Amino acid sequence: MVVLRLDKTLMLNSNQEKGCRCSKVFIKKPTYYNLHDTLFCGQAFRWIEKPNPNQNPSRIYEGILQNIIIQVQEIDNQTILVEQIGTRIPETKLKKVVRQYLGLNVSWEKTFNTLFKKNYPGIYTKLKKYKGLSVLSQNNFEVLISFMCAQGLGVSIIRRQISMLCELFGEPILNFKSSELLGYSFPKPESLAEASLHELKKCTNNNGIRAKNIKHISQSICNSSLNLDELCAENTSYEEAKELLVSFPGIGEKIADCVCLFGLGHHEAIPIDRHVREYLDKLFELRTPSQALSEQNYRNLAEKARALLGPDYPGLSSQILFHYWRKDVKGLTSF
DNA sequence: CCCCAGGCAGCGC
DNA sequence: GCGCTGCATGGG
Repeated sequence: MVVLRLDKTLMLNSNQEKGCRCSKVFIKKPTYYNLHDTLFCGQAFRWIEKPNPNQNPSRIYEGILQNIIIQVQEIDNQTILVEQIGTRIPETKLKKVVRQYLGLNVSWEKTFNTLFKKNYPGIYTKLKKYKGLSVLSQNNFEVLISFMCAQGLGVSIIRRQISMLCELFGEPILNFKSSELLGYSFPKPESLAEASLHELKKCTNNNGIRAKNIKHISQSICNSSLNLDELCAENTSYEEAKELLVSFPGIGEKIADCVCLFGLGHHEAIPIDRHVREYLDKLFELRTPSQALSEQNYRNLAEKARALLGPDYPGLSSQILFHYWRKDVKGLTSF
């Protein structure tokens, strides 16, 4: 689902500049939703934000997609520039990777349908500022492991776990000319499957149970008892994918829904965490009887939420509400 | 010092 | 089925 549309403009730097920047792609945004929010609200854990020395106060965002390091920068309200650094790849591949990452095109009209607008005109008006936000389509294994690290801890700790996993078990990515170290790829399943629990534990906030679960599910992928590519939206229904995911230790209802939505393209998945549950209660009066969210209560609540948010892109709608609730209502800034 | 931060699983009742 | 608890650490 998306947010940003690739412009036809494709500019290639023919000369190898110092620092080895290669392909450049300009992307036109259909809306004014800003780049920072698009990347971080899209559930990308691995983006780095840094000041752009050449263009104050503009910022540069750096990320690794499919082992390609790219830099993204907001040129103006409607255009962003994607530059590829590191290992040289053809511009057609860069374009494909970026397109894939940014996801499919989703119409705003389908994100919140007419019934929602009619029933909640006040809320809908406040959500309009998020027009253009997308659910990023990220690598499924990366999403799986990242969200297994996202239990009951703050976002800063989640990010640290993921960057440590990359440093200890990922592949170094070098500048193809100078051999300068640019960063680390996300680990392959094989690396995590063979990892020693002692080493893995360092990356999982010293949590041995989490380390064991990550090793176990990585082994399951290596021995083909779990095939994430088979669970994606084109091959398998959301219900089947989720059922298999929750059968693994360390994956409950919420994490499974995150993997389904952000990694496997199942748009009907609505991950219910403490924030989503809170706004479903406070904004829409969807309540759950008990304090703990049992599996049955979770599924009942998710069904009600899907009915509320419409049949097309309830996952995206729930994310937009998630950010509206966190940022605009509660004033949280940790993104 | 206390409480919470984008959960999950195991246990007792 | 429901409630409680451990897991772990950093920051307000």
